[in-house]
Order: sequence, then C-alpha cells, then structure tokens
Amino acid sequence: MSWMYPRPMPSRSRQLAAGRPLAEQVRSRLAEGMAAGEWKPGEAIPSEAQLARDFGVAIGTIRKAVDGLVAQQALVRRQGKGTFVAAHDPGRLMFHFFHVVGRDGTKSYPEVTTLDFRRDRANAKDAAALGISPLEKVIRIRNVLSLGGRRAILDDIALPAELFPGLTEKIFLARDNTIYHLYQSRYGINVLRTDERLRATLATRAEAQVLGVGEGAAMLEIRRLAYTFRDRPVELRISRVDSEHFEYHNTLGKAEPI
Amino acid sequence: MSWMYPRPMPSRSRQLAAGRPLAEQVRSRLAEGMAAGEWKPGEAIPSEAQLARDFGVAIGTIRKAVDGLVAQQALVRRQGKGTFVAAHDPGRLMFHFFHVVGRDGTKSYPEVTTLDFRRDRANAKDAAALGISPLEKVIRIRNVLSLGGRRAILDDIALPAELFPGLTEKIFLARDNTIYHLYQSRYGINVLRTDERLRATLATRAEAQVLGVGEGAAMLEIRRLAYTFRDRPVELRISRVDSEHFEYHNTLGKAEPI
DNA sequence: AAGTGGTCTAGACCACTAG
DNA sequence: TAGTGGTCTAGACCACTTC
Repeated sequence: MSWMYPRPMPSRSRQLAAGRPLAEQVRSRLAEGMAAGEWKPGEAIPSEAQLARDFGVAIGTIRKAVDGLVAQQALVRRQGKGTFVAAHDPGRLMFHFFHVVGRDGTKSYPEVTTLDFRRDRANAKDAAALGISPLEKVIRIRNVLSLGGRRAILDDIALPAELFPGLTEKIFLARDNTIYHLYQSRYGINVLRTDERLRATLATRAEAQVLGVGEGAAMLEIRRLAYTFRDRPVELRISRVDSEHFEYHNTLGKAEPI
Repeated sequence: MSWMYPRPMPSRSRQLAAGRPLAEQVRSRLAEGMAAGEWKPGEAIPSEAQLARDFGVAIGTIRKAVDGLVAQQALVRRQGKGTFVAAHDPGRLMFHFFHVVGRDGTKSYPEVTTLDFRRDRANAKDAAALGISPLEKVIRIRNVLSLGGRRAILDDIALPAELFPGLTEKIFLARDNTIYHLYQSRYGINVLRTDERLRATLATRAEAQVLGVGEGAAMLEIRRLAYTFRDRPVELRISRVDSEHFEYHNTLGKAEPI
C-alpha cells in the first residue's frame, strides 16, 4: 500500500487486514467473538484500552467500533465498570421486540402458557423462511400469551432443531425468564433483528376458542422471523392477536429528542 | 468551573453554554437552525471546518454532532460536496415511512387519488393527538392509495391548519411529489418520526365500496401520528388497508450487517 | 488545486465504580 | 487509588468533487 497512518509498528496480537476501515474490522471481530461464545451474554469484553493494545489501533477507533455494536444493542456500556455483551432481560424484550399493547396503550409483561411442544420436519414454507433444507428437523411450540390477565396472543413457533440441541419440553417449561433469554443463555443465540409482516384475518373456530373471542372476529396476524449474528434466521413465529382488546405499536425514526 | 479543556480562547461566534456535552449542544443548535428554516431541505449546511470555527470547538466534536443528525436522517452527508438537510424524496418515503407492501412482498410507489379536502374544527380525539386545543382549525383530507394498479389504502388525514397556512385543495392537488415533500418544501415541516398503532377491523360498507373489497372483509387499520423537530405532532392519519392483497412490513433492530 | 467529508492517531482530562 | 468508560482537542492523511 502507498500510504500509512502514523502507526510505527503494527505489532498486533490480533491482525487486521488493510483496505476496509479499521473500526469496521474491529466491529466484525468483536461480533465474531460474541457469535462464537468467546464472551457470553452478561460478561464483559476487554477494556477499550486493552482492545486498543490487542488490535494495535488507537482507542478512538475501538470506541467507534463499540459504538456501532452498542447502537445495535449487541453490547452495553457501563461507565466505570466495563462493556458487556447484551443480555435479553425482560426490559430489553419489552421495549425492543414485543410490540403488542392494550387498546388503551397499557404495556404489561406477557404470561406464557405452553399448549404444545413437539419435534417435526420442516415443510416448504418453514424451510424457505429459516434457510434450511426441507425435511430438516424443527421444533414446534404453541403458546398462549396473556397480558394483564387476559388471553391476547396465540403463538406458533418453529425453530431449526440443529441450533437448539437437546432442547426438550421440560427444559423449555423450566425456564425462569423470557423465551429469548433461554435461546441466549443456553444456546448463545442472541436475537438482534426481527422482520415482521402483519395482516388482518378472521378468527377461525379454534383460534376463537383458545383466545376467548367470537368466531370470525377481526384478528391481527404477525408473521415474524428473528435473526442473530450474520443475519442467520433462528426463529419463525406466527402470532394471532385479539385485535378487539389489543393493538400493535410501532415507532419509526426514534432518536434522542432535539 | 474547575476544569478546562485545552481550548485557549473560546472566541466563538456562536456561544455554547457549559455543562452539557458540547456535541449535544451543537446538535441542538443545528436542529434549531433547520427547524427555523435557516437551512432549508436540500440546502447545504456550513462545512465541518467552518462549523468548528463558528462554534469554537474541534472538528471531531462537530462530526459527532452531525453523526447524530445523520443517523436520524435529518442530514445527509455527501463526500466532497457537503452536508445537506434531508429532503423527502420518494426513496426516503418508501424505505423510511411507507410500510405497506403486496402480499408477495412487492414494493411499489403509491398512486394517490384525493376524494375530499376540507377545513373543519378539531374534535376531542384530533386535539388530544395533535396537541392542539379542541375547536382549533384542522384540514381534513381523504385519499385512496393504489399500489401496482390496485386500490390498497383509504387514508383520512387531519392537519393542524395553523402549521399549513394557505394550504388549499388546489395547492394540495398540484404537488408534483409526495405529500411529505409538500409539507417540507412549502412549510418547512420535516417529518422525522412517526408513531403507528395497528389493529384489525372488518370493512364497513363504505370502505368496502371505495377499496373494492367485500363488506366485512378483514382490514388492517393504522392510526399514525407524524412528528417533526422537538417532537411536535404535525399529522394524524388513519389508514385502512385491504389486507387480502397487501400487508404491513416492519424490520426491528436493523443495522449494518456484521 | 482547493474544498469537502472520511478515517485514524495520540493524548488530555472528567465521571463513575470498586477495593 | 486504580481502572473503566465519556468527552474533547489537535492534527495527520485519504477519497471524492468541482473548477
């Protein structure tokens, strides 16, 4: 290369290539470390000064890389303590990934009741959505979610069994936290992004019975794909929401007020 | 104050107070300038070097301030040219604020037909949503939006008349761009944030007729508030979407892939 | 060649946390 | 007191745009 920043001796213990911006490369490396489980959710990554030494770059470059991961909610900074891999605590779930609220705007934590848990083969739609081959193994889970004591949502979940080795109904039911927290704490799968498609449907007899609404009532259907690092799909979820008592809330372009 | 950064002589032509981080203060000042029309949509703001001189801070501090406004899509950077106030071009509309797509995922630009345009007084709901007093003047507009040649959405819009002085049906119909572009180019109102609530409803006879669906068909209803600088509400819009042929698409936690 | 944004370095000092 | 993140300065050089 024809130019060189005033960095006399690279001498990095973690080598970086030339070309791509250094901050981006550092960001990728940190993300890889998290995806590989080098640092687990809730744990601290090395300090910024240490990372600067490790990568042989200025601390400002490290900060820029970390800034990106913090904005993405993959990392959390705590002044005076360190920088930690984000954990799916209930708060994060609520405000980042759970968008169903009461018609009056009240938010509450969902109470989950599992109706069914079984192993199956992927059908064509599952396979296409999850990026796996048809007939690969999937885990199917059916839940009812209640909000504020009222049945609100019927969920059908499909998971690629390969990513959740050893997941049994017993383990699933014994979790002491959110479902996403289980994915993360037991399988190191950190949901970073979701893609949702919403439409309106009429409640079938079965749906109406489970949710306690009238047959033919207007229902909100949400088809959602959840992704982890490298945009790998990890969960397909179809939710049917009692639209008479609940609604879906979405804010676009949120940022610090000015 | 007991400390001082190595900044010998402030000598700022635009004074900054102490206490709050400088980058935040600069960000607020730039936002105020845009809100006040000092720099209009599509125009360039002063160069980073010039702003650094004006505010008497380092260029890195200016960059940090501008970074925030760029992330918010209030500003757009163009290397070698300058930094510009964001304009509501059709592309930005589509990918930032318009979320209805075909059931097969196809995106298309909406074609707008105006059914009604009139002046009215705000009712209690309008007033509460728009943050104005009941009985203040509002402009009401009813549109049908078609996507790919098919009627898709029935929109009822309410605008605080005070913010849109002199807006007439003629002007509204004569626009040569999106509605948000009209708000922006004529009234300097830049929509930065929207808040949407979705539910499912059954098509009324009137809605069914306008959209060409069956009476009682499942419809997606979107109640949306649009905000500009300082979180001021500027538009209330209720959309009813033909959910048989179209759906609502939402991505959460999007960020640069890693 | 001049001007603009884009990336990076090096180092100062502040605010917070923990032992 | 030591260590961590948070803010800011000052200046280098690169890449792009325009004249």
